[in-house]
Amino acid sequence: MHEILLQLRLSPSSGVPLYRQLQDQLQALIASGKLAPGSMLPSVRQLAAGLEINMMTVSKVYSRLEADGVIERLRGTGMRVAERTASRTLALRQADLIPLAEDLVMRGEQLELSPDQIVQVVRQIIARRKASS
Amino acid sequence: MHEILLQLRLSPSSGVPLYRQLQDQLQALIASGKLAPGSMLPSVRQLAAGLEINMMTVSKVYSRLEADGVIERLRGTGMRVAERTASRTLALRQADLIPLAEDLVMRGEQLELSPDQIVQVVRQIIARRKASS
DNA sequence: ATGAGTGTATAATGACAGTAATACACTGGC
DNA sequence: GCCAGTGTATTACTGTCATTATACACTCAT
Repeated sequence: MHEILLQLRLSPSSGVPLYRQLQDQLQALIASGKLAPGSMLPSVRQLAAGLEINMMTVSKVYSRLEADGVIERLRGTGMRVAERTASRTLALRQADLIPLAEDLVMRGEQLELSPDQIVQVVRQIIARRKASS
Repeated sequence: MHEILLQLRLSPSSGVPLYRQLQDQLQALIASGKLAPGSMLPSVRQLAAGLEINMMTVSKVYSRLEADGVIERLRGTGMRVAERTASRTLALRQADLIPLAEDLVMRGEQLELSPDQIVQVVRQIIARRKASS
């Protein structure tokens, strides 16, 4: 029984796909260091049983995290949190944000908001999240 | 034959739903004044024929635009561009942006970007769009 | 070798979104 | 009244996404 299980909670009725909830939560645990680099993740069967979902859903999450370079596969043995590799450059990480930012700006312009008014909303969200963490 | 038809172009293979493409384009034409308040829109049949899509798809777009207060329905007669009503308050329009901003900020935090680095991406998009318009 | 542990490929199912075909209800000019 | 023009309710089809059940391939300790 992995202690990690206690920190995971899925809401099947939220409309957000299970695999995405799980992926986000695992990624957050890894980013925060609660899952340390080099440590093993629970097996797909353990995690699936604990969360009462299907193995394959867990497996897909692991595959996606591996594609992101967050975890590594050890064939026949399990999945391990990757050593923190040399972080991608700032520009590269910012590039990942562009599609979301485009949506935001486009919608803001439709609402006839000025650039500063759009940015203001973003800063407000950042502040709100910082306050609640 | 409405001249408006010439300004509309749909890309069925883009992955973006037809109704959303059409809605965005019509809203842009209205916001920019190319479709003036009080003027009539093409009928659903005209528009559907011109764009080679189904009537109902056009009708759904009209319904959504009406729900947004952008156009008005004249029963049995057609749809008309609404007079520019007293614009909603700033706070109300900004509230529409919150879900998109939350996505953006959450993703930015996962990428370990600072608040300023997130905002920088947004401003970059705004500048890019201004330059190309 | 074998057994119990890994992760995964494949295929079936269920839900939902987008689009379409058809039939209906309304308006206004003749 | 009728007819040709509006928009729309209903229904059905289709494709895609999320999830699952099952069977397979690998590793390691014994």
